[in-house]
Amino acid sequence: MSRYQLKQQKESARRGQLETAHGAIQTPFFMPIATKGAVKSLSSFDMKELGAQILLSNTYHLLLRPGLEQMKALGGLHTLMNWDGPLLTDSGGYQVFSLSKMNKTTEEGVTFQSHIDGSRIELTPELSMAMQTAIGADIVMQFDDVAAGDSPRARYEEAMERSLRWAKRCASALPLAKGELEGVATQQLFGIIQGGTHEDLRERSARGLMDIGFDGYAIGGLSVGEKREDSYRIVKHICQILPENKPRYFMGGGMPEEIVAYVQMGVDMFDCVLPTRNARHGTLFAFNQDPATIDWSRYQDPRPTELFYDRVRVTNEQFATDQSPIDPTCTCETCKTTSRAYLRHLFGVQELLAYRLATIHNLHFYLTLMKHLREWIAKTA
RNA sequence: GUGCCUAUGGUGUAACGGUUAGCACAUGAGUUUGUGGUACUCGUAGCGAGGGUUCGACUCCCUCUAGGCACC
Repeated sequence: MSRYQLKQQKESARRGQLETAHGAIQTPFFMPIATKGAVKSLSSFDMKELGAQILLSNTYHLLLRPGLEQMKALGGLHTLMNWDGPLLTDSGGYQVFSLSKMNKTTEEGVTFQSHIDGSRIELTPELSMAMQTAIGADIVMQFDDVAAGDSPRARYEEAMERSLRWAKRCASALPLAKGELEGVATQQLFGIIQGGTHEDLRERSARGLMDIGFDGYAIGGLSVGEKREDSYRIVKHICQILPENKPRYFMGGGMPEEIVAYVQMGVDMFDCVLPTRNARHGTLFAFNQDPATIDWSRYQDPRPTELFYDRVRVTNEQFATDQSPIDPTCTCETCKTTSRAYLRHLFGVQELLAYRLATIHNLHFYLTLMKHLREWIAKTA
């Protein structure tokens, strides 16, 4: 029985619905990132207002603070952050790889030094499952081993094989972890496909995970410095292998045009720090045409000749006295209330409001993009 | 009024009788892809003015100007 229901299909693009314990999500969708239990500068109320269907949070960060026992005592992240919608948690595999310089990977797991207090913690597939269960995430990710973007093939192969073995351990650990807590029996577990830019490794990874059987399949280890052509080739290849009745999740990406391309390859789920991080750095996304009438099929190549949006670097001097909003056609709170000049000023004097307004706009842009993609698939299927 | 001290990018400072005068902040442009709000890259911008010593002066000397301190 699958919780994913495929509704419409337009060539490889899919329009569907994913059931979770906290409601159904329309696919394809984008997950704003609430790493430490909050989308930076925004509240759960804000996220509802923005129409976010689901948020992503993070095992690694929450394990450091507030910690496993504290999270159990708090009754999980939904309660803690007062978010009643679906939650997905990343397993910590990627964070150990990208944040912790001092770490040691063995077959058992990864020993790393906390970037908070320097203490040593061993993160294993079992601990990751226990933590994600304590968090109460609706979708939990397997603990994986991620190879750096410029690794030799042998390293990709090692990371892929180890991720496969860890996937198996996660699958058997999750029911045990669930057993300790009431009300989390509906958690779904996703496997993560590794293998760098090598199609044969990716295929072995995907088939190995499918043999174990997961509620969904994620593509990991991309957007880590490889060429966009390679990412597209790999995603296209993987999507042809994966079962139709399970959701596909591209982890960590990407730029708007990448998401448009991946959706047309058959990907259903995305998360990325770009809208929120760029917002904090003053880079705002703005459609340069009516998104309701865009023919998205024009954006399938790694290098489209033109884009459907502009990047407004609002801190630039040219906007010092610009009274227009970031995007005159945008309906978000920021564009309805804030001029480019004011936003630039707020960044200049480092008012916290700048982060909030910019983040609201960029998330609105990404969520609006996804909405139009869903409508486009449904309309033209 | 007299004596002393100090003048280096927008701001605060460093160095040296000899190659493109260093640094920080500010400013300008860019980079951010399973989140480091505080990171990184690159750029703009300076020896107060005039004269002298010297092969060569931001550096030594004189005058002026400005600021500071002390004294009458």
